Amino acid sequence: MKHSELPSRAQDMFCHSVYVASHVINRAYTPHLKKLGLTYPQYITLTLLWEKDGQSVGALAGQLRMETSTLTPLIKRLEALGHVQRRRGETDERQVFVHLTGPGRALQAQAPGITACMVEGTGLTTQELDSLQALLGRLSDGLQPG
Amino acid sequence: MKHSELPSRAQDMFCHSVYVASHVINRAYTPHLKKLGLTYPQYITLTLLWEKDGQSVGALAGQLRMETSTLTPLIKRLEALGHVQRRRGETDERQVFVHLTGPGRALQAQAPGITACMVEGTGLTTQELDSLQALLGRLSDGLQPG
DNA sequence: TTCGATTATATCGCTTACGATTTATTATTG
DNA sequence: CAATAATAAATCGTAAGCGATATAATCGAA
Repeated sequence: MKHSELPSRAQDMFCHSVYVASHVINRAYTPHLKKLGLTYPQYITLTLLWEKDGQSVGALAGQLRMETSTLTPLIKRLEALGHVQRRRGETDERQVFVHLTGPGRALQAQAPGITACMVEGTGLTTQELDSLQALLGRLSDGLQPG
Repeated sequence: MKHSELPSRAQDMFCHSVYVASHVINRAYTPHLKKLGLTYPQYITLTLLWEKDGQSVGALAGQLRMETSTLTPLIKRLEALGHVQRRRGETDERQVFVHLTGPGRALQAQAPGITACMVEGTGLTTQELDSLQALLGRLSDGLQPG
């Protein structure tokens, strides 16, 4: 990789695009989530639990590539809202497993409508979103192996 | 767009990918930036100033799709570090223009090496990064027109 | 020109987000 | 079996990040 191939303008760096997109996505979600009383990171965390309930804090943090120090207080807020319940592991008491409550599970019904809204708002085709997804996945794996 | 075409798994949503990638990118940058005494958002802001010095707070916030309420304290920290100087506009005293100092300008010399490191770390080709960039740009424009 | 609307930034409260450290538990090694 | 290492969450301090609000300056219209 020669330096001459590097983007010269700041706007041409992929980091800039991801940074900007993350802000835009957060803002686009907010009006929908406000009706549910959720923040965007809280919603993302719930989607993982709808997919697979009873995951440990560490397992959730791993999928989000976040630190447990970030996730612990977020999950406590979800618990205070009545959407999840935290339980110490029985065989390994170091671990804490997060379980959906009835209301937490019920929120899942609202997700498809929100997803449809977001997908449509992007203006991209399903194929384009798929390739975006694939590229970002490889990028994340490349930058943070393991 | 039928619901049947919507991603059913949380991991398949583009939002999830962008969210994760933003964390991964932040962490990949951190060791390089720590040597410069900068955070990733501070670095991103500086890249815009290297590109075009003397921009207003609002202009910078617009490019980053952020609120001035986020940028103002960040810029004040950059000023405290001696990298920029804030000056009230002369014709319009509401505006605050951010100007690089000598040391702030000098940091630009470190950027190409960091960029090369990041680009290489992604494991993606230049063409792939270009198309990623293009897709994210269209996505952001679609979700937040204007 | 003067009063109301708009604009640009700043302030405030709250929620992420990280790294460093701490605490409690489990694994390992001697 | 005891001392040590490794692991999982949690805690702490600091820096983003947003929305709502405040402040100050500019613009517009009567």
